[in-house]
Amino acid sequence: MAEHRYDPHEIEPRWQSVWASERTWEVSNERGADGRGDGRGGFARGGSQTQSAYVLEMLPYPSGEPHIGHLKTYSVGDAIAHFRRRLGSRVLHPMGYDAFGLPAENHAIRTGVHPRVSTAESIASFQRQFRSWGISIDWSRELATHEPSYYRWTQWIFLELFRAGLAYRKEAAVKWCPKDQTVLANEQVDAEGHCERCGAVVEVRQLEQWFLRITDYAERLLGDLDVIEWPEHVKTMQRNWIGRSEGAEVTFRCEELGVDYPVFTTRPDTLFGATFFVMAPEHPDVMRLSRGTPNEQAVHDYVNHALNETNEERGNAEKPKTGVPLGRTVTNPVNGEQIPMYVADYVLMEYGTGAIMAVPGHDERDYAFARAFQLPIRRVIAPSDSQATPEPEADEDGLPYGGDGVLVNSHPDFDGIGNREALGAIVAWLDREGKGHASVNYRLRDWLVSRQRYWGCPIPILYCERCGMVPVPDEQLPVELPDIDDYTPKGRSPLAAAEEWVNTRCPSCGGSARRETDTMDTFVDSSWYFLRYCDASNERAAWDPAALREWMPVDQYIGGVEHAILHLMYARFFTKALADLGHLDFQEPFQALFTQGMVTKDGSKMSKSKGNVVSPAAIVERVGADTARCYILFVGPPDQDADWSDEGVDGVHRFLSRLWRLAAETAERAGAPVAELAGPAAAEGDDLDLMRKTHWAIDKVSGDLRRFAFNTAIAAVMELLNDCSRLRDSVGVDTLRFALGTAASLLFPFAPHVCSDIYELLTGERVWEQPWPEADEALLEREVYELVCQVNGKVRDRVQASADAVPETLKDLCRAAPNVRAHVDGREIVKEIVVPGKLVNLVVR
RNA sequence: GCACCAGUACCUUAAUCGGUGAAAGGACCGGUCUUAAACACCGGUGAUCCGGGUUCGAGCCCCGGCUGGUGCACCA
Repeated sequence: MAEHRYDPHEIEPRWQSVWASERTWEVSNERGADGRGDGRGGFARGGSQTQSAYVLEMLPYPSGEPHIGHLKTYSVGDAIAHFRRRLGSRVLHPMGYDAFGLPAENHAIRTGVHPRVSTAESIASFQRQFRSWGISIDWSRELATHEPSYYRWTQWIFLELFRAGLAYRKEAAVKWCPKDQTVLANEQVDAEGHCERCGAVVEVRQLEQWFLRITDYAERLLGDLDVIEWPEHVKTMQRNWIGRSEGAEVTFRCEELGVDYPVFTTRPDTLFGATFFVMAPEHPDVMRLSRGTPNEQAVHDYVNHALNETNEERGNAEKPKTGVPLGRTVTNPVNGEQIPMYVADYVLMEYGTGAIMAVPGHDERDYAFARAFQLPIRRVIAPSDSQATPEPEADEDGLPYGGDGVLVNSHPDFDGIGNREALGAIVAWLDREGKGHASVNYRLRDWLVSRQRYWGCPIPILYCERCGMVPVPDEQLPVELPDIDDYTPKGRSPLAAAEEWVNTRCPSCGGSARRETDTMDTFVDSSWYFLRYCDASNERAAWDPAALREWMPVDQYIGGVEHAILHLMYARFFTKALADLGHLDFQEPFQALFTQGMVTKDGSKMSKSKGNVVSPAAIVERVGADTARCYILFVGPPDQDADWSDEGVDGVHRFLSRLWRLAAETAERAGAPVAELAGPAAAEGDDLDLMRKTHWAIDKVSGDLRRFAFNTAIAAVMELLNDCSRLRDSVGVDTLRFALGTAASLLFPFAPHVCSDIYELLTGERVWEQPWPEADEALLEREVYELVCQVNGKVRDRVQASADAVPETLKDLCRAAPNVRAHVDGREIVKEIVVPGKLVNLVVR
């Protein structure tokens, strides 16, 4: 027999060139009339494809080379795409690049190489590697966000939002990264106040910037989380980020200045316990209120100090409370009390109205402040049951008390009423008196999208001396990004130096005008790319609505959990806004989401500084793409983190090697390939066992693929191969051919090259054109099985039982088993438990 | 501090409705093949975090604890 050696470096390029030259994975937007769907697409002899599926992995940012995380994402996505194709769907599985962004620009500053050049190199390297991995991509729809043909439509969407009032300029206290020299969105600053990209501590600056009105969509972004199939922890993160709270807006009046100050509170039931009033240092009225009072200088100093604090210093709840009295009072609307006003940094300008009513008896923070400044602390809610647990820092009176109870020390109309009930009554009263109303508040803020950087999509707005702010007319789009010489950030956009580009004519009056020089946050580019794939080469519109009807929404989206808030929230917002503008007829872009875990090495995140980076290119070079892909899916559940191990890779490589070799030998033994893949009609003995194992594997892999349990699916094929090896000489060649062909068919979504090869060797056919195999129910059930005989829950014997035996028969079989009799003899059977197909348990005394 | 998730062999994972003597791969050890080794094949060692409870029967359900991970955390 000839020597058979598994050689992925011969097999893989051979199949890749078949898929490339036949354009196997391309799909058109119209379902073909020839009964094969598209006429070309990857599937299914004879079957008409009535379903469409859109499988999408998150848009990669092309920087240098793909890393191991990309390999995992696309291994998962490709497995899903292949599975759905072979279940009978036309599958859209496209690829593109998130090509604008800071790393390319920073690289340009260091080296002088234009970002367009370094980006093109990175994209070429990504394309090369994705092809070498054998990912089934429809390359005809490839896009990159930095190409004018793409960002022309990013600009169009921006203008649509602008015309609808959803894009606007305002001056606000914004986050500024001193290292990257640009403003950032709230979402791009972590909990400790660091820049998400470079890690520098961000500052707060008062600047005029472009915002998108995502807050208008807070309620819908929250509510529609209930209708999408996303991992619960991602939904929880979005819910937390949106941060909805119900309560009331209550107006406190400063009589001395005749100004009303509304505050937001979730606890209007504690209004009678408000003993002071606090404003954020950034509140615009703080200086005005203190002017002319003895505290003016102290307030001034305090505010200056507070504004210079970092988020990290200021956000620390453990820190002692600080503040300064403003020297004014406001009136508590429910009881007319004059209560003192303070400025304190524990109140945030960004949330609510930037001012709060302080109820030290029932709020820990207000309590801490009141103790520090010797302010009155009043109990207005008494626990209704005596076992109520006091707060950790509670004093001898049990204050602050955050639980429920009945109102006390409030008002004769409310005292004695349960606080939840009183809450509604007090809000109703405020409403009647015109002093407040029920209100809902969100933590979510509007999305700051302008950036003072070069390598991004220009904002298509002009500033005309006569007409003011003017959108660039659609027919003049795209506003192309000009070439410049100096990318160095100087606190304003590098584009401002491109005088020829900046100075232009106003489209409405013809007078001189200047272009907006800020560029867009790159998250804008990636908030709509999934729409463009549906109609990627359309030059007249961003998309044809018919194309979206065919594919959107994305059936299965795949990516890292690090985008749980940023990208996934922005894309949902764009979808809803574009739907409101009549451009889409669906509300959610990603019907189902799968978030894959990180790949670590030696237990920690791969990074250049740690020197523990595993390069996908090196792995593919060593063992081939099929092994790399199978290993990364086999190493553990794909939604969990997985630690890379070179020994584990070798194990998987041996598995593929054994599979291919045994298949090649079997093909040789079987003679010419036979298209029909079926085992013997009436098998018995070892043949029957292997037939059973094969159908068990079909059932197991199909179920596992449906629930993304790729690791166990691969393990099931390993088990099947083990049985094939064990029984190779004792079963007929047909049986072996069927088992191995089926193994290749089942493993194809994970290891497409070697499985295509094996399937062709055995059948002469193309595995991707075959429908997914179906398990024969009759072979999943056994007509005879081993019945476990227990006495008092302990296994004492086993006997052969027939599958259709009734419980009475099973009991008799068990009682008759020799070793059972030894344990039962002379004792009384008090209970008999029968689990048909499994066991009988005799309980004796 | 709060919430969620997880703890199974030396490692990474499996065990579908609570049902056999807990499965796969790697690692390790031995055997066959080989001049020898690698590969391959055959065989082997070895585990349910701790303490209670429910049950005829618990890795799985309940209570408490321990350890690790993730998210949130001065948001009124």
